[in-house]
Amino acid sequence: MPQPRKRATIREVAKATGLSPAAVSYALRGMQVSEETIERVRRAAAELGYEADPIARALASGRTGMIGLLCGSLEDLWQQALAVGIGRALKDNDRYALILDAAGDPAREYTLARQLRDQRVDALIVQPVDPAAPLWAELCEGLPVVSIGDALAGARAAGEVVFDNRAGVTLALEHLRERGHRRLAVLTSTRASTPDRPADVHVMAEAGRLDLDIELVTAPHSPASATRVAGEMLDAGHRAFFCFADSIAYGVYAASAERGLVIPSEVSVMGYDDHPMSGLLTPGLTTVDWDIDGIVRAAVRMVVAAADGNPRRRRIVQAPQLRERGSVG
Amino acid sequence: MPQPRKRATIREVAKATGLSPAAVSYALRGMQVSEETIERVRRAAAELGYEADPIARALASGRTGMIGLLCGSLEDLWQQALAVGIGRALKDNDRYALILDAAGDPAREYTLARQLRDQRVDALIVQPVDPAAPLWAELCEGLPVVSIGDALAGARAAGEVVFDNRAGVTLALEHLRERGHRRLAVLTSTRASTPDRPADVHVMAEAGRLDLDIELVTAPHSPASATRVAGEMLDAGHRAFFCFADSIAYGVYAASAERGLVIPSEVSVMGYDDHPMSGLLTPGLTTVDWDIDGIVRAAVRMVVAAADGNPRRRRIVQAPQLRERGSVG
DNA sequence: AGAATATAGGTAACCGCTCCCACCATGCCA
DNA sequence: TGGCATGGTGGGAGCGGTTACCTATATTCT
Repeated sequence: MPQPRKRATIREVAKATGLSPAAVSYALRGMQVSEETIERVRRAAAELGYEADPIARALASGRTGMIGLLCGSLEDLWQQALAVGIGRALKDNDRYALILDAAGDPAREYTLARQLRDQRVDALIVQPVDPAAPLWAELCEGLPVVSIGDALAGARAAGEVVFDNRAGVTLALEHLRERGHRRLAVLTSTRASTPDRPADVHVMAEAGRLDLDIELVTAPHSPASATRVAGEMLDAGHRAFFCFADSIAYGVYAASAERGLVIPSEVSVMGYDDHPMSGLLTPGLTTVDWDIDGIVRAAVRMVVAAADGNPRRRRIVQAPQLRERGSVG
Repeated sequence: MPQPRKRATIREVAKATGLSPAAVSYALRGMQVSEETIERVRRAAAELGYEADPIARALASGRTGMIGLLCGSLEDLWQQALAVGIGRALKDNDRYALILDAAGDPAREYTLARQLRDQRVDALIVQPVDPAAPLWAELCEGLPVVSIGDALAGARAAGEVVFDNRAGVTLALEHLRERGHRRLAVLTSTRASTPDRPADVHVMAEAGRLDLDIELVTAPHSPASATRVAGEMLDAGHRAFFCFADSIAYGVYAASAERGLVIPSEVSVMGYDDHPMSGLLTPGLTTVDWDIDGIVRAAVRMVVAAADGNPRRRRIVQAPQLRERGSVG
């Protein structure tokens, strides 16, 4: 390892100013020292091109200023949009996010979450793959964790933005029922099929209440696979779809087009999550909207507060809203 | 800061095994010690729940095992797909990526790139906002950097996957010309409009060669803004579009739909980059495909090799391919 | 058998910064 | 004029590892 251009250390700045390393450290962070000293240190630091080493700082202080973002499955376009939004919002708070992708795998989620903690992130935003994992209780013990989507079971989270999935499912199914659809294909995402995730349960319950005849199928987020699954359902005679992610609904659009079936006159599609793209399709995708901007704002506010040491410990229940655009006939 | 459950340190493992910390350190990494000792250390570590602290390790060794991924503008769906793909591919290599988003801002790119270096990532993949920034030369000095998209000017990169934008532009414009379009609206992305990015230059040159009448406009990646810009161009009478990112082309779809204009009979749209979504639209978006999987594989292979200390220093020129799907009438 | 060479493990100096604590001038009050 | 807060400063011990260098023992060779 040939050290590039050896970087200046705090000791060199100390020597240059005739102060102790400690004094320099304080001065750079504006504590306990006179204005005059601060100015002197600043000048010397600039001169030497000194910049504090974040790794050394993290080791000594246990803090890094970074916020971790652990996504359940970045393949989902909605989660991508969420990640981008959170990144930008944190930027506006002069923080920055380390984004990691669990790829829908609980084992990887376990590894990455601990890795993030060991990296000394000040706080963590997580969209859990498995909200019931014992991992979360352990993690919350020493690190503020804000969850999005589902509440973390048995853990003292620093904040939660939970979706009222029961209400969301009701909204979607009632809408389909009103439009006269009784026989439905329900495409749940792999993410949604986590053990204990109650979405499927809600679907079953609502289906019973509304006297619906549903067929539940698991579909991956990736467009190609979703298209394949959707095609199979179309071929099996299904003409009304409730998809547990907009990315999956896009697959229904593609599969329908392949077969020359027209939405919404011949096929009805209902999405879930409202991705920015969904309004651009023709016809626009009717979906359940969770107000992604609101979620981003709430989560970021909570995580920043927690990282600063004054956690709110609030739970925000996000109410769903039907975004009718014309894909349900 | 109430330390949660104080973690075991290497010294405790040393005490438990009767060895020196150094021996334990070696043993855990399988160097210079007997099999028997390694086994003994493993056992003791497991017993104590010891796990090496990555921060301390990074400070002492200068290595972390992580790979940084700095995206130019994560708002672009194509770059999102790229990020996801790279994340997964790295996972398959037992590495993991720290994803950061420069949000199209050269200043932020500067900050984040240095931050990543200071975090001691073993190597960096970057999709530069400003490939001509002096930053890169400085960074490449001590860190293997693999660039995607454009070559880094004046820097010794550890690998490059460059797009033959000249060929891509030619392909797109010739296709439009063949189909009889002479008057074109060209929507370049904010990313593409970086000073010195040659894409615009190619467009001008080709337009001259093909005797095209073009109007060049900058459009942001976000669907809403792209839709607005596209609408303005439609209202100005434009009916043929070349968009420098598929995400922008989606905006043309939306704006056309709003105005009751049908693609491809009344409006022609040509994309650039081929996002997975583009095949799902109706009609499918005709675009220039760069083989995203191939790019991911190449970049990851190079960056992993470089991180392991045997850089390839190769430049791969990605050839474009016309993906005709029916959006050009 | 004795010298030469491996091999296993110990010693201690870092890596660069933070923070507890002791220190030393002041200025103020009695 | 001496005792005492007060607040800016410096000393130095960590934080939890890694690694160059060195020693003692085991192995090999002549």
